[in-house]
Amino acid sequence: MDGRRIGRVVRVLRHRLCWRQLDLAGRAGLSQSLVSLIERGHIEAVAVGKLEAVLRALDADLVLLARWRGGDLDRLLDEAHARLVGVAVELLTAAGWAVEVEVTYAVDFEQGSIDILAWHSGSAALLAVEVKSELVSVEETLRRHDAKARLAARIAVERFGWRGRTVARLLVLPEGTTPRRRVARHDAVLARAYPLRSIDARAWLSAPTTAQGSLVFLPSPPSNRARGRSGSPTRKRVRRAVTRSI
DNA sequence: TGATCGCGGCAGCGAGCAAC
DNA sequence: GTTGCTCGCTGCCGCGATCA
Repeated sequence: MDGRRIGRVVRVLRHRLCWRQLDLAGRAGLSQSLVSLIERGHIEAVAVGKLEAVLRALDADLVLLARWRGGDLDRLLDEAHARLVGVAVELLTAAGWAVEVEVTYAVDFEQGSIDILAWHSGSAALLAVEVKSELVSVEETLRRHDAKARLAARIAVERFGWRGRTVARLLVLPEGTTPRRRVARHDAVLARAYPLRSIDARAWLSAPTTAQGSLVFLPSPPSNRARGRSGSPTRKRVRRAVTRSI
C-alpha cells in the first residue's frame, strides 16, 4: 500500500468535491488532524478502518494487497494451515478415523477442497473437517463448511467408497487467546453450527454415533524457521516488581 | 485553511495465573 | 485441558494549542 499515493488520491477527490479537510473529517466521522495525516501519506499511523471511512466518504474504495518475496507469502500462509492440519490428522487417526487430506472436488457448479475428509468405519460416520489457522469471517466459514459437508457424502462414495450413514462437521482452530476470544464473540452463531466443544467434542470423536457439529482448539506446533530463533517478535509480559510493606 | 505537536483516554492484544 | 480473569504494553485517535 503506497501511503503517498493514497494521500494524493484523497486530496484530489476532496478538492474535486470542494471540501475542506474539516468537511471530509465530519462526513467520515474523524478528526481534521487524521485527514491531514492521511493526505500527507502517513497512513502507517492510521487504522485501516479509518482509511476505509475516508475513502467511503469520497465514494471511493480501498483495496489492500499484501506482497512478500513473490510466491513465498502463499507458502508462509500455507505453512501455518498445514501444521494445524497435521495436528488434526493426528487427533483423528488416534480416535480411529481414516483420513484423506485436501480432497478436491468439482461437483455441479461448485468446486473447492475439503481440508480433511474422515471416515469412521465402526459408526459408518463421515466427517468434513474445516481447518482455519485464522478465523476471519464467521459467516463465510459457516457457509463454506456447510457446502462442503453437503457434498461430503457424495464425494466420499465416489472417491473412496465410504458409504456414511451420517455426515458431521468439525471446525479446527489454533489454540490461543485470540481465536478463543473470537469464538466467544460469535458464540451465539457458532454454538448452533458447532454445539460440541473441547472435552465433549473429543468424546464424540471416539464414538461418533450421531451427526454433530464440533469445534476444537488444537495447539499448532511452531515452524522449523521460528523454532529457537533469538529476537523473535513474540511479546513477553514484564511483571512489575512487587514492593511489600512490612 | 492546513500542518504539526504533545497529551491523555481508550481498546485490543499477548501472556500469566488460578480455579475447575 | 479449559475457562475466565487480570496485567502490562501498544497503537489509535481526539483534542487543544500553535504556527505558517
